[in-house]
Amino acid sequence: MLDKTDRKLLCLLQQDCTLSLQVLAEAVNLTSTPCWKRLKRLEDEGFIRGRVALLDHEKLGLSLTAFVMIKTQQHNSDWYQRFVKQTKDMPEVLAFYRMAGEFDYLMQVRVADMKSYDGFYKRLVNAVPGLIDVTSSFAMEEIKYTTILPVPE
Amino acid sequence: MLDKTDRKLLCLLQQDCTLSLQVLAEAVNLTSTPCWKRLKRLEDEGFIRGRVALLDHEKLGLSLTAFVMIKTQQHNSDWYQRFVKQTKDMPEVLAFYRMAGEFDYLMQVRVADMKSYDGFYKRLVNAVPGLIDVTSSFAMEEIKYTTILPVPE
DNA sequence: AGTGAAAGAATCACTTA
DNA sequence: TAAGTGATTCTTTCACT
Repeated sequence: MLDKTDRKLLCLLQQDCTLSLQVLAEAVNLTSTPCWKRLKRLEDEGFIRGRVALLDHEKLGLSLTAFVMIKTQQHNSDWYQRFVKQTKDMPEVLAFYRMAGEFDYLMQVRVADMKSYDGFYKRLVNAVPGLIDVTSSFAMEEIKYTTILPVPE
Repeated sequence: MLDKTDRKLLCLLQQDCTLSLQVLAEAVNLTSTPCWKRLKRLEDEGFIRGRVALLDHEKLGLSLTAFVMIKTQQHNSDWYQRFVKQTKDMPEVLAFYRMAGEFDYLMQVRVADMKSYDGFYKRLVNAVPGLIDVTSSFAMEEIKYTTILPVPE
């Protein structure tokens, strides 16, 4: 499905998608047209979901990362749909997973400070009734954060 | 520091950084040169950390997301440096935070399946002695995952 | 997979308000 | 201090080999 050249291209683009076709082509020993055709294919087939700018959260004043662990007793579909809709629409929520095991949901949230977090928390529990246990854990330090996925052999 | 036009540009680029200067310029009612100067400034000042391609994890066969919660008794600087170095170098680790509260570290990991996770887990605990409690939680469903930060007023 | 041409975009010195 | 014009250069894209 993906040969060595495709994987190399994906690796490079994950790090920097402003690289020009010529530079990419050289890196995989091709000329620009066949390289371009590969990129187009990788995009058309959905390997590349998009190209985005990553912003600096400190510069934006978003210094607080929180993880929210949620337990609920509501397990019917209507409640779930509503829960998903409400939380997806909150821009502070960067990641949100339904989990196996001890707690039902895990959410990663980014806000400016504790005051903003408190505001977010109140909006969350008000918007979604039926959350029986909401535990917040706060990050002291970001050691790693990357969008680079390991491209398998 | 950031005016309305800057914020609009950042919002747009977070969603799609392939938008051409002309399109961006039109969206903020400028011509391309002043728009370009703004983008350059936003980049030089560090608001834009980079432009990257986002890949599809399912397409790459990376279907399993795990969160690893770690407690340790080691709190000296040498041990910490080593721990950080080892884990930063593991490409399966997408995010990694030092936490306040009940557990000391939280790690987000992406792998193909349980077998790969088991391999990762063994490498982790072997590479880093002194982890006294390592709890893995697995995601059943990704409800939201975005790199888009809320750009404050 | 490569060549070469045409179209499109980014970059910058210079001008204007 | 911020925006615009226009020329130059670099990039992308595509029909054809």
